[in-house]
Amino acid sequence: MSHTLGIRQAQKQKTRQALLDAALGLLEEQSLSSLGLREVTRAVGVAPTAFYRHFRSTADLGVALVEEALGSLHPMIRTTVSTTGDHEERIARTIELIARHVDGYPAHVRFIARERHGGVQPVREAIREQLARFAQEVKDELAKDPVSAGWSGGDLLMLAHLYVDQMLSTASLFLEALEGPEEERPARTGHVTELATRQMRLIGLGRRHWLD
Amino acid sequence: MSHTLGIRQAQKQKTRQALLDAALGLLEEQSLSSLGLREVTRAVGVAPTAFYRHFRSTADLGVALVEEALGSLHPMIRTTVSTTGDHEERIARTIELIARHVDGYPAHVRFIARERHGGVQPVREAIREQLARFAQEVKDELAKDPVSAGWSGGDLLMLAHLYVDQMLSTASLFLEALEGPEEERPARTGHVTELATRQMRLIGLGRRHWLD
DNA sequence: AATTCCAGAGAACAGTTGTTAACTGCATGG
DNA sequence: CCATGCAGTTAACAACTGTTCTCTGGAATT
Repeated sequence: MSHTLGIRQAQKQKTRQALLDAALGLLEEQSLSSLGLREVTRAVGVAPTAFYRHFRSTADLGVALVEEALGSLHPMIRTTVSTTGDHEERIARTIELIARHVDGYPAHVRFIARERHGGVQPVREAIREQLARFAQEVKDELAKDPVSAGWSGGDLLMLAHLYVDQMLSTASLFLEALEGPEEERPARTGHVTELATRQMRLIGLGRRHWLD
Repeated sequence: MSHTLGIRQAQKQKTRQALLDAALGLLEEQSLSSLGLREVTRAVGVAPTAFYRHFRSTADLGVALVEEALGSLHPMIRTTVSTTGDHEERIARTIELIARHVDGYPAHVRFIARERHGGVQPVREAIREQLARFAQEVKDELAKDPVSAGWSGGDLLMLAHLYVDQMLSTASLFLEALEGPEEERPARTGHVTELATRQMRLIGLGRRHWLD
């Protein structure tokens, strides 16, 4: 099935990716609703009208960015939640994984955090949909855990949403820790790790005593 | 000390408030980083240059909006957390209070949720500072509760931050419930209430078993 | 009553924006 | 090899932006 793209289509996808990358860079210091189409094409080095060959509008580009930032994250979520071991180990491994992801894709994380409640409705909706999928997947994994025996579906989904929100909140804190002077960065990162660990621990406790 | 403002100062404050109100309205469907100064003055019906008599820039106006939206909320927070009664009653009363606030000041809530991670740095910082104050106040109230006996200061602050984040998340969900067709609004609101209640219940459980 | 002060108006500026139309050159399929 | 398709270009448009300077009318001060 895999068909090597003609040089025509390849060049097109290359430009498209360049537009996405440039936009993501420009969005470090502004929101999507103020991102101009000309601004993006200027950063890529292409004519303004070329933009329309790839996206209907900047909102459309935003939706594509949501796909890029969250679409490829699903397998990671599943393996994270279903990892084995002691409660404490699982928490540590989850937070470590979040930290690594923020470190590897800071612009993606910033984009999601910023546009989740941002001013562009279609983008908000796309993010909401992806996060709902995450919550569903987390729920499915939680259901397999013996701790969840006797839980109702609604309760499982409620806990899954709590975890997803907590992951996003933690990611955002790690992102803030990356900004500012470099020498104090490990200290700030460590502080976030500790805070997130304790919050996860507390939620885990609530989980284990839910059916009392 | 209270000195009745002269006609001069009174008129100025009136215009200033009109600018803030107009901005808040315009921000329902965009982010602060795309809000234009002329756009705001046009909505109020004054000359563009009049803007500079009140604010240095739209970012400056944003900081003033943070003050307006969160500054007057501190007494409410204190009384909410320190309310007496059964655990379950306290949760219900807290969520009811959040729902009422979102209903009364939806534009304020939207603004805070949107700009907390938004594209304007001074505004982000102002919100972060106010939320940190909230967390500090929540911590002080939690410390008075007998349940908190034996808790370290760091653990109390960690729980306070968790509560503040949870309140904001719940407020944002209530806000989403307000949008869309009116007839299904009570159903959506009820669903949010139920979700938030169970999440608070779980956090409360974790809290009571923290020192096991 | 005369003077100062200042919120807001008005006009003009250089630069930006999104969108349209008609084009060019090159990879593609017949 | 030739005709078609289409990614990207060029030029032009009306509308918009933030900011400066100069001016004005009326409240505040003396």
